Order: sequence, then structure tokens, then C-alpha cells
Amino acid sequence: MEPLRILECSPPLVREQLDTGKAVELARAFKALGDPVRLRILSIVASHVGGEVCVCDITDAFDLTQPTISHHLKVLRDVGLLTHERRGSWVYYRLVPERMAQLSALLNIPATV
Amino acid sequence: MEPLRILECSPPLVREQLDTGKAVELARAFKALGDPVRLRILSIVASHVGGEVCVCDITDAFDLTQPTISHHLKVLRDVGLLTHERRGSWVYYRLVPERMAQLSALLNIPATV
DNA sequence: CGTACTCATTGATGTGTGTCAATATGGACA
DNA sequence: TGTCCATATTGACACACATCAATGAGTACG
Repeated sequence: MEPLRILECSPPLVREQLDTGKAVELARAFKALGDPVRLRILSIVASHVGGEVCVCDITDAFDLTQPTISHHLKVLRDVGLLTHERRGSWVYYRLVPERMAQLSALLNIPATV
Repeated sequence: MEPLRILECSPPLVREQLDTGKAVELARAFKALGDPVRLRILSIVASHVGGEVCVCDITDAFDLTQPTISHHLKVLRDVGLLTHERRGSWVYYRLVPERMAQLSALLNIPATV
């Protein structure tokens, strides 16, 4: 799979217009955020002490099957919002704060008078 | 200046976990952002002097039919990201900065140590 | 009235997506 | 080696969505 080039600076929408390429890349990330299960997964990871969470902890928080949770985790990984690391039998997920910050900054519209 | 109530009600992901109801509502908004055409529409509106744009100006910026643009505008309206107002024959769209700020704040993760 | 213009709505179609059951992969440990 | 456990992948299916052509609704102006 193609590596992500996500960490370049991305000014807010108001400063300069989005070209099509950037719009496609950013839309993929927002689409990943556009599911309540994935938002809650991010919330669980973000609010967990230590910043990382085992997959089993995430699965336990939902009434969904393990493959479904695994699918959502992959979606979040593919857009660069989560990373994962295997340690022993368990796999731990953590946020990519730079990616979150990039998307947050894009929506940050300065207050118009 | 009085703080925005909408911001108090929606702390960043890291502060408290998202309940299902909030996750569904927020996911709808992010799903609306998850399309490159809609992101570019927002960019056009946000970067336009005066803060409002006529539909015809938006339509001209794309190689899509007018009904398709009208559909995307309705999606952005339905999730509270845009408002519109008719003046004469033309309809003008503008951002809802409080809504943008709410979504931006949700993704604002404080730098973890 | 009628015509022209701007924008919204409807209906159809192909494509994408969330979910599950079944299966595979890979580490830990006997 | 073999068994158990945690997670990922595959394949299938129902449903949602982006797009267009055709049509409708509302305003401006003769």
C-alpha cells in the first residue's frame, strides 16, 4: 500500500482554496470520521490513560462482532488516524495526534466580525 | 464576550468518552465533510470575501451538473454547516462558524507527553 | 399574462459501505 | 509439535450514496 503523505502543513479552509487533490485526500480522512462506531473508537483511544488501547478493550465496548471492529480499525489506520503495534499476543492502538491536528486546523475558521 | 455554548457541550475527544447519541450526531456532520466536492464547496464559501457565495458561483467551479451541486449544498445544510438565504433570483450560502468550531474542537487533541 | 432565469426536487442507476459468518494468521505456551 | 488465544482477512448481502436527465418551483421583467 502507498505510504501516506499527511504531515505537510494544511492551512484552514478560509486561507486558500482547496485543490482537487488535497480535497480528495482530506475527504478520505473525514469519511473515516463519518461513522459513529469509528468516532467512539477514537474517543476510547484518546481518553485512555497511557494513550494506547488493546483491541479487546475496544471490542468489549460495542455490541458488534470482532471482525467488524477490526474492519473499523483498519479504516482508521488507512487514513492515518491510528497506528498499531503488536506486543505479545495483543495489538495496541494509539492516536496520531498530528493527523488529528491537521484535520482540526482545517476546520478552524477565524471568527468573522 | 460570551463563550459559545455549543463549544461547552462538546469537549475534545480526549476529555470524556462519546456516548452513542452524540457519536451518531457528530458522525453525520463528518460524513458530510467526507466528500471532496463538499470540502471544496466549503472552501469556496469560506474563502470568499463577504462570507457568502451565490449558488451559480459554486456551480461554475465544478464539472458537475447543477442538480448535483444542489444536492451537495442540501447535505451541508442538513448537518448545519451552511445556511442559505434567497435575495431576488439568487440564493446565497454562508458558513455556520459555530458548527465548524464544534467539529474542530472535537478533533483538537492536546499534545500527549 | 408569458418568457427567461436561478435553484430545488424527483427518479433511476451504478458504486461504495457496514455488518456478519467463516476462515486464516500469528504469537504464547505446554 | 500441537493447542489455545487474539486479531485479521475473506466473501456475501442489504443498504446508502454520488451522479445525471427530466421536471418543478419561485422570481424578475416585458
